[in-house]
This record gives sequence, structure tokens and C-alpha cells, in this order.
Amino acid sequence: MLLTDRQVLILQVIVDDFIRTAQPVGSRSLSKKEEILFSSATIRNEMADLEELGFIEKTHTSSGRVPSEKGYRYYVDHLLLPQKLDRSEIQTVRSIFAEQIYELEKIVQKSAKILSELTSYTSIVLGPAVNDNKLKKIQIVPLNQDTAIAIIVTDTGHVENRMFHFPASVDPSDVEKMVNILNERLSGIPLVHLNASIYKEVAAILRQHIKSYDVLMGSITETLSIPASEKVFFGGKTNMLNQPEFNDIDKIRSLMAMIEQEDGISQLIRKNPKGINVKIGRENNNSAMDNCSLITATYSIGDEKLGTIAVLGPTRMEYSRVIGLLDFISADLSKVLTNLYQNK
Amino acid sequence: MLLTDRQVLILQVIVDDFIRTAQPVGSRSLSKKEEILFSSATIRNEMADLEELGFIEKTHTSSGRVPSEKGYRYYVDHLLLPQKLDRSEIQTVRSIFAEQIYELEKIVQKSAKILSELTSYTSIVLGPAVNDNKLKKIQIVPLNQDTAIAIIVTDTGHVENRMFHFPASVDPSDVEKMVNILNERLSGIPLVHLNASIYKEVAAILRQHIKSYDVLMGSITETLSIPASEKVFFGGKTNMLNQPEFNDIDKIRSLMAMIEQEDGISQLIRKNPKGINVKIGRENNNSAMDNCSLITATYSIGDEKLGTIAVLGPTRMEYSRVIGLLDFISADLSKVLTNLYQNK
DNA sequence: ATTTAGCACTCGTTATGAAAGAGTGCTAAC
DNA sequence: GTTAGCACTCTTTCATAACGAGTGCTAAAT
Repeated sequence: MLLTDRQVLILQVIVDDFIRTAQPVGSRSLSKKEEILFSSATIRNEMADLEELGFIEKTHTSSGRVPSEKGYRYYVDHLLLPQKLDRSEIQTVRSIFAEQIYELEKIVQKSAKILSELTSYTSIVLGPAVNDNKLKKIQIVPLNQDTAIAIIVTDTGHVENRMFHFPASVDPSDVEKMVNILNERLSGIPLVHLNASIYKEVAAILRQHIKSYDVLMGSITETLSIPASEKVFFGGKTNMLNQPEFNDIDKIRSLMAMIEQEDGISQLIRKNPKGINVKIGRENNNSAMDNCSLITATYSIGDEKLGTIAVLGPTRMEYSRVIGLLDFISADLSKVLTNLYQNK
Repeated sequence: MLLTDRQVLILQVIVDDFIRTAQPVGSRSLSKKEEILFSSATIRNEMADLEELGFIEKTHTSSGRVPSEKGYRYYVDHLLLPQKLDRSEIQTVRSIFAEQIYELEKIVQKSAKILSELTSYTSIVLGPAVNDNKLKKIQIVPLNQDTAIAIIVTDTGHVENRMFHFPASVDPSDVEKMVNILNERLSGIPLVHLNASIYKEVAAILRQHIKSYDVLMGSITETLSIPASEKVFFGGKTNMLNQPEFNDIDKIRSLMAMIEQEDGISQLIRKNPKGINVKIGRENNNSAMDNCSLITATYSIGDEKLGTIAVLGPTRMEYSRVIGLLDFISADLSKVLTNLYQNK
């Protein structure tokens, strides 16, 4: 099943042309390309073979050829060269970090926006996995006798807050004491381990010093066990409306419903491993994305994977360009974040 | 230009029918309705008059009639009876407040979701105007030598946080002192007045007690002057795709672009006064909304207007139902919020 | 003076067929 | 192995006709 050089050349040109025009590619128009030195009849023969091998398809008996998912896969795996960014694009990306706002979430959100603008596809960025952030400070602000807000600040500057309730009988000074002890003992612990650590390391001390131990302990552990939300940011949600393959209302409906739902797509993205990953069409296992490809890249602080940035486009997406962009942005993002938060 | 009773009846039936079916209404099908006791020929005459007066329109020379914006306006102003909610709907709405989560924003967000589900249109809720909330507590958490997070908690349980920078030379105990003074003096002040109050009431004391007065004062006032974002929540953003009037890709594109942009629509909504307001089609002054109506209602704590909830639908929207719903939800929301936050 | 029946007319929708155009597969010649 | 040539297929476009829903107008009925 190895392809000859000529078949590879033809496949490449078909994919490139189709990505550019969204029109099926015929043998005659192929033969006019300058890199093609043989006749349309030869091309027809080769195309028949490529079709039999499953790399290209016809939309109907007498139409030109269109890359199949297998064809795109071959293209992505073997033929594609990540596009270098030009000067102005590099500048645009760097502008993400230009403002002196060092909030992790803001940077991430802005990345999503710029990514969608540069690609004119839809971008999705999985916010940093807050659960792995380490506790910097916990504070409790009472609102009235039986309600208070717990505020959790992480080392990356992320702020989580949760309201909780307790009986009015609880002594305010008790709450204060508890917060002090928690801060002393839990600073630096990843959020996800907070609850375990409380039981293991702090419970005994708390019990000694605090009158309403049972009640408060119940409230605080319940509050801390709510999983820190891993946020999803979108850019260009409606960009897909401009792609010619989505001139069909039904396709739009199912795709938009899928994007709007957010959960499904964030799961799809989350499970991707480090580095660049390309999922083409049905490889995504989601019927709403049959005509879409999803390219993901991870970003990190140091060696620790933090989150994922992704681009959703039609299968006929500019893989080369998008991969180049994602490559650059994710590396730059990791570099900046590492500098910001690594050595503190 | 007064309409006869019969003309009003015909207009009403046309609007009702068109809202239900989305099809132009002809004289023959009208004459079959049981509330219509005269012939199709009579109806045709009346319809010709109504058309001349501008209440109804034809889509083409030999089509049935469709309400014009003026027709909808008359319907909304004179003919419409807000629909009462049935038992199960009331229950659904009440479920917004069932969970013991008293966070204002969560309640508001959930309202948007339920509103869009009950109407199958798009709902928009303008979050409470945080700027008018009163300061409960301000806290500052240092992240490293030159960065800290300012956390602002309001009396409604809303938490704002902002990162800011200062020279490493600033003494940490200075920061602590400042926070204490700010809390002592500024508690209860609406966020929007914080900056002014700092200068008026706290500056003198701060200058006395704090070494790095100038630098810190600069940082803190700059931080507080960033306007607290008034959040916009959407529900059912893609619901409009299911409306038959949006079978046209171009209409979808411009509408979705408008919804996605969020700013435009939130401005459109913000300026509406207390109570229920209906804007029909071009009354919205926005070409993307030519085929849409926007119904808004305000919610309050006590007498103080807090925010707005709105429904965006086609001009052919079920005004009676939506107005009934908005009426109920906004009243209920106001009641609950008033109970929660008024008497503390 | 209203109301209604009747009818010619308009316009959108649907079905049908013809012509054009793009592209293929196959055969035979190079 | 490559290419020219040609019949064939399928989509797209356009014109045409038939049908149906609905109107406006006239004249008769109430």
C-alpha cells in the first residue's frame, strides 16, 4: 500500500487545492498546475488508484476528487510542513502578553480570541487546571450571621470563591482561628489535595482550638470539596458560519448546539496528550463534528502540563497554517507562564 | 384612524394565527375560524383596509396577510393579555431559588437558562450592577515581592479580584496597615464611590501611617478605578436557529454575529426603564434585529433597580406568553433578592 | 348600505425536460 | 508507460407548464 512519488505528489496537490478552493479537483485543472508535468489522462489513472486505496473520493460519479479522511490523515502525517508565522502575526501573538496584566485566566482568554482571529476558525482554550494550583491563601469573609464567603487564592493568582452557611451559633472568633490554622498548615498544597490534607494534618489541631469543631469542619470540607471549575474559553464561536461547507442549516444547527454545550467539546479536547494533536472528521467520535477537524496543543509551566489550546475548523482546514500557529502560541505561552510563575 | 371592532377582531386573529403557524393568513382560512361569523369576501375587504392603514402586509401580490410591525405594536399595546403560568412552569421557575446557593450571580445565571428553556427563544440577563453594591471587605494577598491580588467582597456576596504591581521596596507591613485602614473606613461604600471616598476620607490617615504612601496610593486607586464589569448572561444562544424565519444563512450570520458580540445587545437592553418593555423589529434600531423583538423586564432589591432580564425572539414571538413569564420571573426574583439582601 | 358569491388574475411552488459544462473511464494509438 | 480521443454520467441552469392559494373587483343578494 505504499504510494509512488507521483501518487503522493498528486495527493498533495489535490489536498492543497481543495483546502484553498473548497471545490472538487478535476484531472484537467490539475494538469495545468506547473508542478504537474504529465497529462490529464495519466492523472485520471493515478486518481483512480488513489481512490481505490481510499485517499480520495468523488462527490458523485462524474465529479472531481476530494480528499477523504484517510487522505487528510496521510497529508497531515507525511506531507505537511508547519507554516512559519510572518512578522505581523508574531507581533499580534506577542501582543497577548504586552499588557501588564499577569492574570493567568486573562492571558488564556486573550489567546483564544487572537487564535480565532488569526485563523478565522473557532478556537477553544482549556483554562489552567486550577485543581493542581497550589494554595496561596484562604480567607473567609462573613456576610451575615450564618453566611460567609470562602476565598481561595492560588499561587498563579487565580481566585476561587464559594458561599457557605453555618449555624448562627458559631463564634466568629472560631472562624478566624480556623482560617489562621488552615493558612499556616495548608499553604502550598495543591487544591485537589486540600480536603485530604485537612483530615490528615490539621484536624487534630483544629479540634483542640475550636469550639464548634464539628459544624465548622463539616462546612469547610464540604466547601472545599466542590471541584474547582476548569474553565473553557471560546473565540470566534460563529466563525464556522462563514465556511462554505456549512451552508446547510442542519449542519449549522448540530455544530452550534455542540459548541454551545461546551461540555462535550471540552472533554474531547481534554484527553489529548502533550504536544500537537490532530483529529480529523470522524476520528473525533462525534457526529456533529463529522465535517470538522480539531487540532490541539498543550501549554505548560515548566514541565507540568497546564492546559490545552485548540482550533476547530472544517476538515478542509489549513492544517499547515494552524499547526504552525498553535506550535508558536503554545510555546510562547508556556515560556511566558514559566517565567512568571516558576521562580517565585 | 380608529379601527372598528370587526377590524380589531380580524387583526387579532391574524396575529394569533401567524404567531402560531408562521404562515401568511388568507381570507378563506380566517372565515373558517369559529369566532369569525362573516364571509371571506367581507374579510378581504376589511383586510384591504387594514393593509391600507398599515397594520398588515402581503409578502407578494397574491399571498395571505402578515402582521406589520405596526400591527404587532397595536397587538401588544391593546389586544394582548399576559399569559398566566401553569403549575409546572411556576414550579420550574421556583426551582431557580430552591438550591441553597445564595450567590446573586448564580441565581441570575440560572434564571437566564430557565427563561430560554421555557420560551425556546434566546434569553439575556444583565447581571446586577456590581458598581452599586456596597463594600463588605477588601483584602490583599501578596503573590510575590511585587505582585498582589486585591480582593473585593460586596454585601451581595459578589467577589471581584484584580492583580496589581508595586515596587519590591514597599514594606509588606505597610500593605497590611493600609488594608486595615481601608476596611475600617470604607465598609458600606458603593464600589463606584470607592475612589472618591479614598481621597476624601482616608488619604490623610493613610499618609500618616504609611511609609510608601505615594506608591501604594497610586497602585490602589488605579486598581479600584477599573470599572467592575457588569456581566451579561445568555441562555439558548442558538435557539433562534430553530425559528423558521431564520432558514436563511445570511440572517443567521448577522444575528449570531450580533449575539456573539454581546456589547451591542447589552447596551440595547440596558437603557430600558423599569417594568416590562417591548421593542418590535426596527424599533430596536439595529439591522441585525429587523426580524426580532426584544422584551425586557427589570428586577430590583427593594425599590432599587438591579438589573434586567430579557427575551430575544422573532417578531413573530409569543408576546403574551413571554410577557407573562418575564412578569412572573422578574417579580419573583426581586422578591427573593429583597428578602435575602435587604434586611441584613 | 352591507354583505356575499363568483370569477378573472397574480404569484409562488413544483414538476418536467432540454442544453450546457465539468469530469470520468475506457480504448486505442504513441 | 503515457496520452489523445470519445462516449457517458451527473450536476446545474434555464425555460415551460400545471397547480393551488389567495386576492381584488363586480354584481347580485340582503
